[in-house]
Amino acid sequence: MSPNIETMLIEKGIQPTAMRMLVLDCLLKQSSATPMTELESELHPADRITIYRTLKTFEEKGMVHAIDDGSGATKYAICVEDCSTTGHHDLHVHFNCNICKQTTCLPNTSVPELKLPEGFVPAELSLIVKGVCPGCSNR
Amino acid sequence: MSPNIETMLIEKGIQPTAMRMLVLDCLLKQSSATPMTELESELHPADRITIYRTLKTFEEKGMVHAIDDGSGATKYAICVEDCSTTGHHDLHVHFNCNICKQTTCLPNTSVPELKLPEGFVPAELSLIVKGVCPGCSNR
DNA sequence: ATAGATAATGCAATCCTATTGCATGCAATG
DNA sequence: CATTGCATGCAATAGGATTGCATTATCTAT
Repeated sequence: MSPNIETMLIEKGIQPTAMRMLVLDCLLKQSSATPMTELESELHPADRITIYRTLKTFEEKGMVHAIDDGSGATKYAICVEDCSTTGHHDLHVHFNCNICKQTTCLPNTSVPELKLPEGFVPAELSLIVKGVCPGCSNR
Repeated sequence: MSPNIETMLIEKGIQPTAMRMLVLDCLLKQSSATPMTELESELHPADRITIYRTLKTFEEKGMVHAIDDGSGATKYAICVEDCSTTGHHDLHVHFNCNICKQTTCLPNTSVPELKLPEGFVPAELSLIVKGVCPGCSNR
């Protein structure tokens, strides 16, 4: 396990317990947004509820963001650097592959300006694109 | 009940049963996207499962679109006119009010062009904005 | 270092939405 | 009028999300 896992937690104001370090470590190893079930099996036999609450805590502290890609299960991904600086979280696009069902964060694809009708005050934004990811289109 | 409800169903290739006309009528009266629970109580004592399956049918036939706004319950709204013509459905923005929790379709707010990274092939797109709606910001 | 306070963990149980199986009823068709 | 197919209604289940409560670990101040 990377030695700076503990530091990462402390920097976000999260008490670095063994459990939380395990969860964070697991999340860091993922190449795409990860559902509870995945974490459950990877961290087995850790308690499901504890993982659930750990993710809640991570989310509140800005360590991860939750993505609802319509699959029915919430997925979690580590927040990229600019989350902490801007205070806005999750402003990037998420891509959900129709074939492999993986959800990938696209931090470099910024969300364009939107002109909402009079009276609508935007606060957060969620943009999910469904289609075929590079891995699946090459096969 | 509007007399053209039956026509609307037929035009979409949906057999116009009494139940389906009731559900469609109810949907037409809504000012924002409607969750199952809402339809359930409005159409009481109609069977929950039947409403559920009716909505599934409506969705398949392009009569309504389903919106997952992260509230945990899928919401349904009548497809606007351009759904049928372009073949694309649900290409408009949805606005979810943090105060009244209502989800409104914004058909006039088009989704801007996106430049995805190499290899990502987009098919569908879902854009949900959270914030405060006109009704709630005026109070 | 120790005691008390505070927070994290683990287990059980529950809520709620989504979904399927199966039997019955209705309707169009020949 | 019989047949066939779809719609409906009821029951049951699956699965994710969430809370209560008792136990354990961790932190803080002395």
